[in-house]
Amino acid sequence: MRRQYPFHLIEPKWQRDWLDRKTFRAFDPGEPVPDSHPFRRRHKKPVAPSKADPYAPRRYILDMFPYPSGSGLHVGHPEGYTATDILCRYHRMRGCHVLHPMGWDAFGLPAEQYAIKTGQHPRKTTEENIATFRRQIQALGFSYDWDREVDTTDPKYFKWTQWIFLQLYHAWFNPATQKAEPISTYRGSDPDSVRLAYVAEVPVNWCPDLGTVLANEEVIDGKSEVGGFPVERRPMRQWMLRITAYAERLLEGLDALDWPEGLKLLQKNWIGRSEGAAVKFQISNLKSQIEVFTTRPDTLFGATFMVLAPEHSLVDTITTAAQKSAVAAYRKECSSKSDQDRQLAKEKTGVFTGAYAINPVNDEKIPVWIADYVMMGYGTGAIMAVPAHDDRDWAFAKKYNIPIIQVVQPPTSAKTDELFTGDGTNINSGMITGLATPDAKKKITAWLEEKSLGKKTIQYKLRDWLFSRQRYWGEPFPIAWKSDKHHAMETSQLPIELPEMGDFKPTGTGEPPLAKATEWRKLPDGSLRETNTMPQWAGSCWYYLRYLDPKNPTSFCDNKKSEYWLSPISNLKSQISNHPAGVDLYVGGAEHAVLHLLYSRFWHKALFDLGHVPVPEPFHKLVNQGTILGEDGQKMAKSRGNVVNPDVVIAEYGADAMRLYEMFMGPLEQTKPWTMTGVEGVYRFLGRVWRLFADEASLEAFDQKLTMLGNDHAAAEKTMTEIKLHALINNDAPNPTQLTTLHKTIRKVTQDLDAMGFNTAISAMMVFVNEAMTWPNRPSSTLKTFLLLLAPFAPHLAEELWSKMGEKETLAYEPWPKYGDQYLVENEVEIVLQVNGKIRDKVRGTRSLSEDALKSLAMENPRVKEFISGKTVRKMVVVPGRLVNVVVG
RNA sequence: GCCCGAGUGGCGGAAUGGUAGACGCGCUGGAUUCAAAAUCCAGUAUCCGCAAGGAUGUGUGGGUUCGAGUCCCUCCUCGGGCACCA
Repeated sequence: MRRQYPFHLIEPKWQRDWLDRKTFRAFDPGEPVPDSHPFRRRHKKPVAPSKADPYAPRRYILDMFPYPSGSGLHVGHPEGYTATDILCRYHRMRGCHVLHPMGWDAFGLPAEQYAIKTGQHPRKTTEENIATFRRQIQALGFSYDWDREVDTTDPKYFKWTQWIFLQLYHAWFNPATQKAEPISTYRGSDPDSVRLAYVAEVPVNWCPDLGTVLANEEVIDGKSEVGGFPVERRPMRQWMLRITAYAERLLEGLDALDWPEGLKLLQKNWIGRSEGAAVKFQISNLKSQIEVFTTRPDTLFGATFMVLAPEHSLVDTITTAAQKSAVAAYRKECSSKSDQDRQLAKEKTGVFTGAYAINPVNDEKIPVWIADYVMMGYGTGAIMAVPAHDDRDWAFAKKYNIPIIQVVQPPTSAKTDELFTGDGTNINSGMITGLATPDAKKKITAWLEEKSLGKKTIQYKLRDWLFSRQRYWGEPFPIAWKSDKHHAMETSQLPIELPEMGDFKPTGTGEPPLAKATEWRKLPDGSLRETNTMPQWAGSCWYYLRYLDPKNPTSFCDNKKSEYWLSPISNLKSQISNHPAGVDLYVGGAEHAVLHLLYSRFWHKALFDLGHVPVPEPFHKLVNQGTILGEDGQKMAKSRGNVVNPDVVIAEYGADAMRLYEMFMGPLEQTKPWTMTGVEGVYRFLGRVWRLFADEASLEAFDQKLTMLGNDHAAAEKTMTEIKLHALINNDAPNPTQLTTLHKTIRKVTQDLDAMGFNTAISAMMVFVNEAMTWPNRPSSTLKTFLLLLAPFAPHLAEELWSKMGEKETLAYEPWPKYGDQYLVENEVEIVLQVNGKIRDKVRGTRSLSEDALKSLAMENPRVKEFISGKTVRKMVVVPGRLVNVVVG
């Protein structure tokens, strides 16, 4: 196919130009801006504006940085990147000071596994992958400030990841102030028990195939998120981060964020707050007590048995001699079952311990069972079972013939012996009989508190974050051990770099590979380094902060800079209003809803409490781009052979066409399938833009010359200057039709950009070009204004034509066009005539026609007359300038 | 099972409660060409009709309204998340 236009010459030329001139460099407050830089020409300021500067509000627009995998970019990456790039270019033209950085999330399992497989060092493959990703991303012409590039595996970067870990290690969450404070403010006897980073022996998700433990968030259906290997529970001593301390604040903070509601809900459910009561049950004939958590204290009178998780520490104490062997056998059976098996088992199982507990509200003796439908990890690992009002307890009681006592009457029916789990009215419930469920809850909880038998309690599903991994390719902990006690390294000793190792394979025993680096482990004072490494999420928890000050050797981020880029701003009038959080817009995949986005918020809040960042939330507005499917409508996968390689698309149609198609496919947030014919469609549009400006004859001559020049790229690029402007382009003032078309387009594109409606903005530009092609002349001012609209979407072509139109400077900082209402008022409008809501005719009329005029217009219309003849006119509805509806009956 | 989101031509998708199907793809016909590619022009929801025109039409069934793709209720299908969380 003949090239629609020489994008292969235009695109590299402008990419080179932008990089060489650092066109998209984001200047920090107080930093001198070179005279020659277009930012300075636009803003006429000697230095970048300060926070108060009303003329250049700042905008921080961020992409989720990629994990540079070996297979390179796929077309899903540029979707979000294109959207943010368009907005960045738009906001620069609107006079904003834009920060738009890119970097690499390069630690992690895939790199290490690949390295083990091929026998190369992960650093080498990581470097190669980054080079590929950088090349591919730059080939799309994104306006990143490459001076701010970060790489999580760079010691200069992870020095500060380790430093933040130390901030957490040296801090505790003070329940009185509800914030993190230096550990020095802690008055208790054991500071190690309250640190935000702590060591604990806990049942963890151990994945034998990966040779490491995983966080809850990394386990999906009992399998590892990476690789899909089975995961089992086993107790291990691990580093944990006390994210649960922030459960309430992580939940509350969501309200002020401009995130998709669905995603907020995902986080809410993951945090899983539930209100209820903790209730203590005395064990009959023993000193022990069982504490349970229940959301239904109002059903206490219906508790007919109790259940402990098989792993509960009280099991040994309370089991009677007669039940010992049965209990032991059951516990053994449970421990051999994986989490997945436990979930798949539909039938409930359990064993009686022989012990009885006393129900505190009525002193009834109820049996204590153990059963694996009670989880050790939630609440207290013990429940009071109310079979009449809980479906799990119901199933269990039915199976083991345990009595069922109704204590809540359903609001609708009379008393039944059916399971009922909703709200109703209490019966058979002592002092709360007759109360509605919410009142009953309040009263019984108050009663329990008064008697010191229980108290109001809030439980969360969220668990502390298991933070250590038994892998090589991650950040080492800045921690050392001596006599089984851990201590922190000094900040001055950071970064703790990875040792060079020939063999960094997992040991398979749960001992980390770094344990094999015996020399590296040893410290002069006789202590040994921690050999676990941090999970992949560590580096991505704070990278958006490092972008603000990527080269600072003495601080993770200078306060003045974070103050400037993250503080609330008063924006351009039509834009986002004041907001409490940092990054103005964050675009990425929804798969990070409970991983990166939750972890990041947690770290940020801790840093905020400790005074290291100026705002309480990291990401104010978040948008998830939808998945791009293959041409077959299936998820892109190598195994399906439906993966689209951006390199191929760019080679055939160019970066501008690729960008445009990614946006034209449909709404950003939607899942949608790729089609190459669709790419060709937008490519043809760009060709039409080109021919709107370029003279056909000179294009033919140029094409012939290109063929002669063969592979001489430099000569070909030069030859482009021989392409002449189209003969219809002149300096005449645009006529009213042309002005109306132009200003309609300005309005539509501007409004769509503000609403992130990229597909419809492109469609509006197509409409413009289709019309402009039919004009008798092409006023240069009109055409140039159109180029400014096109520039954020197809920046290479726009720059090339801009300079062809005689402009000497980049259009990246040209003021965004304004539309004038005076060009948009159309006097002649089409009036729709309806009878009983059905369209019967359309007539032209002036916009200003009065209601009465419109009414008579309708009544005199022959088509309308036809449909109302012989009927009574009951009513007439008039929408001025739009329609008349005659209601007859 | 529970919680979200979505159902519009052959396809991707447009539509402040007021002309359903913008724009693009595909398809059909035409111009250009020795021919093709590319380009340009016209048409393209369905059914009836030579036409003018009519009827139907936004997953299903109901409702509100002068008027519903849009608002309310019911059900169905698909996509995503959670899943013994007491």
